[in-house]
Amino acid sequence: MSADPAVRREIPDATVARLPEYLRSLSRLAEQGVLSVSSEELSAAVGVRSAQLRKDLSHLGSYGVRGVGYEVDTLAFEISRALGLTQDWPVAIVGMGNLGHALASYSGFVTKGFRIVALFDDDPALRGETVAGVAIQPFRELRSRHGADPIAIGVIATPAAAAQTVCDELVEVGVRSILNFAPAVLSVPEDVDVRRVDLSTELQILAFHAQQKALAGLQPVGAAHALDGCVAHAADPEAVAT
Amino acid sequence: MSADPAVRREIPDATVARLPEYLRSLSRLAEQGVLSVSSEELSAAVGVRSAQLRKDLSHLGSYGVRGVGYEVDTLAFEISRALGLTQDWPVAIVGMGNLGHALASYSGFVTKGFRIVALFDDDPALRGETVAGVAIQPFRELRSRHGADPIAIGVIATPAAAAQTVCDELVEVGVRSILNFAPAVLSVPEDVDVRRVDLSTELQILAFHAQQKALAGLQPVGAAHALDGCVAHAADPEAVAT
DNA sequence: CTCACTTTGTGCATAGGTTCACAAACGTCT
DNA sequence: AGACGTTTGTGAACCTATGCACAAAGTGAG
Repeated sequence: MSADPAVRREIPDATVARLPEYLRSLSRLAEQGVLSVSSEELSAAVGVRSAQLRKDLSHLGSYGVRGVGYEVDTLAFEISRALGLTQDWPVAIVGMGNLGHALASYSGFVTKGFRIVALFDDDPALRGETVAGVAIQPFRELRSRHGADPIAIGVIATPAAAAQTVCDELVEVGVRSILNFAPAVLSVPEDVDVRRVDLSTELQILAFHAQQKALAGLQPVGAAHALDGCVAHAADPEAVAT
Repeated sequence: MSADPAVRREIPDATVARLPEYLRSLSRLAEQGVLSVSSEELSAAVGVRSAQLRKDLSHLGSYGVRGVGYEVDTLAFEISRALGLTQDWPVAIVGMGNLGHALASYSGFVTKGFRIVALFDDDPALRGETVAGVAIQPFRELRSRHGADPIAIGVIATPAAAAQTVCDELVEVGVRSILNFAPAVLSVPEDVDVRRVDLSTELQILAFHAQQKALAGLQPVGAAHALDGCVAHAADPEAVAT
């Protein structure tokens, strides 16, 4: 059954994660009036190897022309289609604190296929407020709102303590794609897709690499002064002796 | 030189990316007064396999006791140390729009090792405003501010158009770790570490998987009604015929 | 002390991802 | 028309990551 050619050919996760970058670069090229691009040029703009780009694109089909390159418009459309951006995705944001406000007014939301249909927050202070043309409602309105215009993607921007409850309710009304900004691991049925974005995790990964650079003094050339001001005190000289 | 045992043993990137999750779960356990935890319990809380957890932890050293498990405090400290959280990381945020405000007041920042030392924005309307106890300054103050209290990590929360310029200036004053929220690929010297967090990319990845689920009707059991309200209209029936 | 039981740490097999290198396919120029 | 230079698409090799399964190392009871 998985060999059935009628089922869309499988695209590796690593490739899917890069497609949005390709699409963004292509959109910029299109704005600049560029009609055609080679894998070498596009990969340089995105910061990957050209072979990787070609292999990634080969998973979508053969949309390049040998000896020439890729037509910008065509490729952008095909990536959009593969990602599912040619259809409309109704999005709801739960939790309208600082982050929720930032997300709701983020322009990246509206650009491609995503449409904010509902904003939820139980804080009475936010009652009646409108962000980006959408009114903030109490979360208990989820069911009625959902019936009117089904939510495809739920964004959780609440404190960690509320995240699981909110998630359960979203799943209950049929939302199967969730983007979670709360620092909590959500448990969901296996047919629900959760992606987590965590600021603190990213910072910690940066800190790790910064420490590695500081421990082994492996700055290439002429970068010694940069290290100076960056990490002044060596961390735990006993580490070597265990 | 890389075989020198004095240099901290190499930890795979995939492992580093999971360490913050382990640390978060351990912190919660510590708050609950739990003293000891097995790889089975901890891995369940984080959502990975127990073998994966054990292998990840083995990269840090042998901090478990066979037949017993891991002491929560000890393990939390060792992970913190491996990640570099036992030292202090001065952070600056550039761009104090909605997102910048959200980041500055995000509690995850202060919890572990990270300390906001400067907020920058050139918008005159923000002049004099204070967020989380730190005053917003014009970006040109970067150099003087940096001299006083060196910045280790720079967070870019500006529009995409300004990101590269801001990045160049940060690198110029010696910042070698950058967290970029702008939808732009930054070019930096190779000794500078950039991590990008992009909302729109995450949404697009979710959209892809949602579309996949809709195309192949592969909901496991009894989940048919959930699909109902989620994605109503089939996408592009011609795709099969190509 | 010995035995039974638990849980870690790790060697090994498998799966997934990246890079190389080159044949196949296209446009162009003569 | 044919030769030439360019660029794609992909097989194969390499590298990284995951999952299994078990020996090693500990605890506790008898």
